[in-house]
Amino acid sequence: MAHPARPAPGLRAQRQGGRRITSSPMSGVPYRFERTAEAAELQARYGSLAAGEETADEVAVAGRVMLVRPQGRLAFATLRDSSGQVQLFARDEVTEDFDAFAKLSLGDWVGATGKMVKTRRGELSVLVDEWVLLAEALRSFGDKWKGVTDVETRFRQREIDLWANERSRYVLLLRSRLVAHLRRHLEERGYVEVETPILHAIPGGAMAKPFVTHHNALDADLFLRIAPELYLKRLVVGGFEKVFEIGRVFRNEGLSPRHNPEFSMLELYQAYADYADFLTLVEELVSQLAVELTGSSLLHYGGRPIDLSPPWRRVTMAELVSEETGHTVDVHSPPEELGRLLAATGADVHEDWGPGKLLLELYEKLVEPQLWGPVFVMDFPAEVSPLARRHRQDPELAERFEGIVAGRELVNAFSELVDPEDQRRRFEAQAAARAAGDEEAMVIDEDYLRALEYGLPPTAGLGLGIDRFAMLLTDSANIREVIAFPTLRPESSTAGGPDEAAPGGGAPGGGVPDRGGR
RNA sequence: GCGCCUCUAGCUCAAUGGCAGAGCAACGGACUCUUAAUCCGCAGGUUGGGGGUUCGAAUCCCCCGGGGCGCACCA
Repeated sequence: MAHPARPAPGLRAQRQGGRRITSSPMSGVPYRFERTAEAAELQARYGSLAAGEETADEVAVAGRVMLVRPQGRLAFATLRDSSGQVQLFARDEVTEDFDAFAKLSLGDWVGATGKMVKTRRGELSVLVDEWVLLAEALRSFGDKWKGVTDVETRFRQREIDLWANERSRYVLLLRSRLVAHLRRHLEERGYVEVETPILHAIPGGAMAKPFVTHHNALDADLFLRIAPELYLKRLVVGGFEKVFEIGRVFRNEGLSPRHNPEFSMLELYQAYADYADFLTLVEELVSQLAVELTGSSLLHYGGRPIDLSPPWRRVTMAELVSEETGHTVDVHSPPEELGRLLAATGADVHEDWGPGKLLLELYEKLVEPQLWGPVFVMDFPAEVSPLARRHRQDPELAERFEGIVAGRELVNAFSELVDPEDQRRRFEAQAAARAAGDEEAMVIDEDYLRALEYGLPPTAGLGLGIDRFAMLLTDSANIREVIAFPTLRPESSTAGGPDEAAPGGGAPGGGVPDRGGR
């Protein structure tokens, strides 16, 4: 932390007089506190007491002091714990060390024991007999009315954001519950959770630029994974018929309100299933989770309603593009025509793009920004889906869909490509693109090809962006809201800033659902 | 990477070329039912950093740094 010899800026003056804490801020603080009740529980249990009514029930509560109202030989303090708030009521003739209690500051942590009472003014309170300081807030936090609103401070010092802002606590708690509920649903449906490597010798499973790191003993560069996809399918080859992983992936790309360099995704694979099976799975999971976590499948995102209840609209990419351009086109249309239509939008057209890529570009340029959903966009071109199985009715298409919810791609799923020879050809096409300068094109993964040669049964796979799902459920416009410690540029120690040089920016990450592969 | 906006006390904000201020918290004090308690007092600043213009710069100009949004990148 900070250098002990140099007082950090913002530290409030050392407390004196009646304080238990003098020279060393944390001396005298106990190692544990035996709490017997939480605030919400007390509010529920004693909320019906009449004003002025006193009980003989002793409780022990602990939490952080949010407000203090000293009143001569009385003092009131608002105590908050993770469940809610309850008032502490101190009286000179009842409360030990009353003078020190009356000098508590906002942010101090205390444990207190006493009887449950309701004050004359009707506020449920713990009439404190004994209390103990559990931590002293040497730094004062934000305005007690306005809290902390500065976006940079909120994300760099999440602890004071969470301390000051109810909504931030709500959002991160909902995210936690989202992941827990998702796990429970999947386990109930017979899926097995696994963990696959984050350090990859070859980044695969998606089209994205990776982060590079280095293993000293092996003297080898390794990559932080851009997707767990290939390892998960190798587990299916090994006999795990229904597997999933919820974990962090890392993509070396720009930041935006919708992109954090590290983000969380669910990937799920099921043997003997195809992509159509996942249409209903996605509809059910997403709408059920919305109901469980928000109370309704009808949400509002950015003020605009979205109804997640099944069934969702299903429409092919070719249909959408045809509708939008007024020309009936599909993946078999002459590339010149597709290129003309794309050029008409003002987009760059690369000569080496095939009809599949051109169709995808048209979709992304013209259609996707208008979609609100929920809608399943079906049947992506095989050319842009190197890990997806060709459509059973059209080899130029892949059995792949994306689920668009609130204008964002939330899920990406396909029938998995199981043919090792076709997979090798697709990898080779990717390698060619890579050689031509496409840094995001895939690399040939011989380990994966060998696994396919041992036999991957018909399998469906699915990727879902956890962070974007959390944004949807919490009506958050910025992905950073749903990430406890979003990636920020490290502060320079010489530059001015809100505080001393913080050791670094962020850690955890966010939620782009998918790219390319999944 | 580019463009626009932004950075003033711990926090929330004023001061638009003329003495850097307020509220909150913090610190000291008064007060036996408060609810953002109230009242009295006391402190608190390299105006993100550096340079320039000017008699005079928080304010105008340049460079650098952080952040936000948009674009690009990315799906």
